[in-house]
Amino acid sequence: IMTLKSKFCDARRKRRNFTKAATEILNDYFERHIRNPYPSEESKEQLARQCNISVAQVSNWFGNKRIRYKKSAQKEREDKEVNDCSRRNDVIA
Amino acid sequence: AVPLLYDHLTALTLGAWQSWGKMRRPRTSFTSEQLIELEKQFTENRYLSRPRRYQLAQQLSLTETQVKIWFQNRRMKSKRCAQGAAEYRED
DNA sequence: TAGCGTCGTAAATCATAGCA
DNA sequence: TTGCTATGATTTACGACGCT
Repeated sequence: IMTLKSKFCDARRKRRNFTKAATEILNDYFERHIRNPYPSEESKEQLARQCNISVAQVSNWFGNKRIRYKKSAQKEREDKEVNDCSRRNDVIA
Repeated sequence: AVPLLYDHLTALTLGAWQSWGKMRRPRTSFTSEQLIELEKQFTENRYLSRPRRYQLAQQLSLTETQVKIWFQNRRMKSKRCAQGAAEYRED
């Protein structure tokens, strides 16, 4: 892992978290388009300007956000199921 | 509209992907030897002929589709890097 | 119709930032 | 300082659609 060559030309190495303001703008767009969180190229460009990041970074952010949102929603459903089961078991016991 | 977050997880799971015929191949990680050779071939020529694709797949123990897709992805990557560099110069 | 091209993305994984 | 989790970026694998 992390071979010699890639070690020097990998942006993962020097990443910074986005500012709170930028994250807020992105999250706000995501929440407002929660039924279809796929910004058009134009929307990406606008968000990029507002957040002072690149369009590619906006795309990365939405890609990560969609999958992580989905995973957290799935996990929440699972946890709820487990809770329901143990509650039923309590009643039975 | 609702393009519904594409769900492969429901279809996938366990090593059963080959039996159902149309399932997505699990994401595999190519070895550094495979990557080195692919990169070397890419610098020679960004596009593959059928014979070269077959030979490379054999040599690296990958499927021809994996090699084809790798070249497609690699071309996209090189394009992204180029336009990223161009953007940088405009500042 | 077959088949390879780009584009946009899912999902997994990587590398590290940042916090308790 | 250390160990974890959060987060941004990169890597495989496709679906959709283009062109020949």
